[in-house]
Amino acid sequence: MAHAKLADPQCTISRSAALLGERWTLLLLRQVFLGTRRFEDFQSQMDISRSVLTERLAELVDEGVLRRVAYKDARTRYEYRLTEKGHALYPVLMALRDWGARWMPPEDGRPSFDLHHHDCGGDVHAKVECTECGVELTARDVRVTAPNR
Amino acid sequence: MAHAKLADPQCTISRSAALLGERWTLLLLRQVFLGTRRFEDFQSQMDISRSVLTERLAELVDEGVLRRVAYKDARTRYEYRLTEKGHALYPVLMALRDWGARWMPPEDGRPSFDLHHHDCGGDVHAKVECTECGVELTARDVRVTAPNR
DNA sequence: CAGTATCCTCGAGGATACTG
DNA sequence: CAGTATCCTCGAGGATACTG
Repeated sequence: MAHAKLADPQCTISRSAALLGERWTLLLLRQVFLGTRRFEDFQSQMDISRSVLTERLAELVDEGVLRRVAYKDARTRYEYRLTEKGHALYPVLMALRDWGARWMPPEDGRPSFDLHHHDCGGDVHAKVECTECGVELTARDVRVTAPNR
Repeated sequence: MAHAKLADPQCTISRSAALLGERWTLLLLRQVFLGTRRFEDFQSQMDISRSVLTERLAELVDEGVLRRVAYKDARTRYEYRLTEKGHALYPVLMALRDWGARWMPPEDGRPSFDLHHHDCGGDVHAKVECTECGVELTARDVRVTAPNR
């Protein structure tokens, strides 16, 4: 394996980053969350080469982020859907989106799509929170310590 | 520029992913949030080559995520600190950490460090929330629409 | 200590054509 | 439609040595 060092087996962020810090993987996941499921759709929407797309999809299936689901066409084919593990990546994508919207605004100032809470129409926002007292946290509010053994 | 297509100028996630979906960038940011500031410390802690480290640091400074701050040694040197834009990446890193801790547990089951709210000692958690009604959201609770023009 | 310069390798990713 | 097979390029990244 190349880049083995990237995946420091001790660090959670490190191992997640080894999977998600791949050129196409984050974009592929964006498409999945937007509803894309089929090979040809990924290929045309993302303008990714067929071989790399095949590889990335297989990798995400291997990791348990996507699963292949059969559907009927002329012959039986498969589409790719999020597993529970995959769905759990939603906060990562949303945090990325929030940050990009605020700090890397598009040239023409328009977002490519809007997101709203289905029930009340409110805006969607990713944040870090204290599970105890419920306040929103920044890096400065958090203490890093050696793990409890 | 290689991989120009990656940075679909329309999509916020796309442009953020082009920066953060780089092999070493997420790990570099992890180190920064853990308090690393100096070249040699990054180099030894991450086991990254000097040239790539130089490049990545310059890139993050260019993008306004890090800034160089002079400090006194034998001669004047610089260390790298988060800008406001850089600090704003905290939710991304924390979302990644939460996900990894739950879905990519380390081999030996131990995290490499713990995080606690400085004030109350509570746990730290990244989540997606509705700014209107305040409930926690999953992908299923969110509607995607064409942007308002 | 914090880089820069040089050189090299290898593998990620693209293009294209083919297959069931 | 959803891939697989083949071939090729180029650039990301490592190793090493040097510099102020």
